[in-house]
Amino acid sequence: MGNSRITVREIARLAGVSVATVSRVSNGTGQVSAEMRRRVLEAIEAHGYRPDHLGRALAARKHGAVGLVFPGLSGPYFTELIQGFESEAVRAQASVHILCTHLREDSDSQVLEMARRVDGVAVLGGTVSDEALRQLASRVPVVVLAGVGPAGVPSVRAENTAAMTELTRHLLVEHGLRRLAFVGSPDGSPDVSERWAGFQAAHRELSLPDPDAPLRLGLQQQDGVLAAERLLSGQPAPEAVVCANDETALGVLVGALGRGLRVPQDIVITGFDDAPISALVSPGLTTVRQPVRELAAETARRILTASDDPIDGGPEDVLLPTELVIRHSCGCPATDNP
Amino acid sequence: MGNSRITVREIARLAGVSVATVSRVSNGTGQVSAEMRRRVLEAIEAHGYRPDHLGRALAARKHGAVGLVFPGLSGPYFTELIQGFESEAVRAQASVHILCTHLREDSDSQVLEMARRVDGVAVLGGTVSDEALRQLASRVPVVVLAGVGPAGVPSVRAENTAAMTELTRHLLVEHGLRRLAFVGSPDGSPDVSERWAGFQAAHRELSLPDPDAPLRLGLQQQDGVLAAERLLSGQPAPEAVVCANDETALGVLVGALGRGLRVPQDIVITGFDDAPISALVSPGLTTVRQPVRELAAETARRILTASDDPIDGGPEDVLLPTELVIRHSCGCPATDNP
DNA sequence: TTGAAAGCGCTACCAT
DNA sequence: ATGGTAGCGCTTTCAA
Repeated sequence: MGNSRITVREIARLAGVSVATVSRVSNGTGQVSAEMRRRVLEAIEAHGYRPDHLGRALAARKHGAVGLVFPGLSGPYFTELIQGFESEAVRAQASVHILCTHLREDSDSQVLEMARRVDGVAVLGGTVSDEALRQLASRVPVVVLAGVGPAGVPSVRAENTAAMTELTRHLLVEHGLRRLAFVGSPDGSPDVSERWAGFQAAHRELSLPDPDAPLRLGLQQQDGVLAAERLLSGQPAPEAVVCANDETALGVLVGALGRGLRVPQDIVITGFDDAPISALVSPGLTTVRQPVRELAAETARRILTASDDPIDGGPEDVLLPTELVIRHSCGCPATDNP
Repeated sequence: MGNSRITVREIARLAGVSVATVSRVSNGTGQVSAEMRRRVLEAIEAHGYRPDHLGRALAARKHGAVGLVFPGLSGPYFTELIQGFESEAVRAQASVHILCTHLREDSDSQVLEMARRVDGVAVLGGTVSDEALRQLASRVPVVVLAGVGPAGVPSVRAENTAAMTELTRHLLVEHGLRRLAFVGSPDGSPDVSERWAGFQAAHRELSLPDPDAPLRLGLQQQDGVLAAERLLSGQPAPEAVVCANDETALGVLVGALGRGLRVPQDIVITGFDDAPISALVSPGLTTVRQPVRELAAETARRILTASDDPIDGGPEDVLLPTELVIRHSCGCPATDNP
């Protein structure tokens, strides 16, 4: 019970006006005399009338909703992403549909299905096929977040490669470290792929031998713990562990500390993202700051405007800057006192 | 471009039948002759027709969507929650709207607004006021997840109190520990409140002096790091740190390890949730297993059925069992070899 | 079995 | 400034 919604027609009848006038009043469109407006408002108040979304959406041929597709992994990264996206959507009065693909096979069709219920979709890089992305883009505005899509599909991402090269160079040059291990699957996500590329580039720049193949694990903290297990048991343990993100770096940190190793004296660890916790742990995590929230917000904005303006404002890509954050886990003396 | 949807009428015209027949075919309802069906299906295939959601929803007076309201914190707990909820929703062909309240003031009105776009809402305990919950429930089916709502609003939650009492008793009796510190804000969420109650109960049962007031911090990993900082600097450091969840326990673990303390020899740490990583760290985290995913799935199921059946199947509360998981961080010898 | 037509709740155009 | 009315795309009686 309780769901006996009152309609425009009811209000119109009650206020002794036409439905058109009620619509005008409740939308603030067109011209309405003070007297009429008062009568209508009165009836609206009296019955707690709120225009039905479905009726409105059908008439406007617009859902008032946007979709967010992500793999469904945990961690501060995804939470920031969701929040950044969501906050921009509520500001635009749009609701947010989410779809966790879990990297499943049938996610392509699920994404396409989602497209029928929203005005635009943001897809995290690496979660659905380029083919699906293309089909999607033929139906609704699409933006690839943290990755690049096929031609014609715009993207919003952060600068990964150069930042990782800079970080790696810091380890190689400033700290004179060799035998760096990279943790993360380059083929798992565009972000990791670029970071791995940056890692390699630093070695190449300095004419050092190619680094070992990456330790292909996921991006979650437990993967970092696993990485520590493998890396720190192997006889020639690496001098530094360069992680694809902060989550795994924290996992490696826990693993190393748990084995009684000292960081950075016995082993150096670095991350990527600059999650809130990374500044708090000791030693503070050396990492790269990425504006995750802003990335997501920008994505939401682009989708929202694209679904409003019919003018296809060219698929212009956005690349947000990142920033190397030196703390203590790389071997530098602690500089910041939080 | 590309959004020139084809309608029932088009298909009907193309197939030389009425819209009613097209509708019957695309929904598999009613009786349609083989010949008609073939003609319709052909037209549908040929033009890739898919019935519009808005039209369908308006006619059915049903959104085909459910809402999930949560504070928007990070961590495996929320991710599991979202995933459990979402997987059950996709199975029912419903989409999921999310709303991160961030524990803001205006979240009540946002939740009410969401109610106008979905067929039912799941609200995480402690995110909106009871008053809002009541209003919400008068519009759509509502279930409180991990908490209890006002009378008339059903809830789905896990057994917290007894489990925490058992865990605390284990520390107090088996390990003979005293001076246990509790980390978490009882007034922050129903879950924490119950866990704190269980913690106190164990002390009372054993006629021990009341424990110190809880260290009121959030539920994220960084809060655990903060907790370690405060707790382990104080002169009489506690013998054990009982955390409201695994996230904070992990934070405390990192903090303790980072200060060169040994766990459990120098300090005992326990959590709650049994996150995936908790079995992996060393020492393995002693905690309480909570079926988070199942909690969310059950919540989704109840909302979905409630929004289908008009029969108000009484607000029956669900309480899922929890289980004490003894590992090594409490001082017990490591038993499981993962 | 099939089709015509009446909505679902709202907006917007076109007269008045 | 106001009201009648024609849709938006679909489902579902009700007749035929």
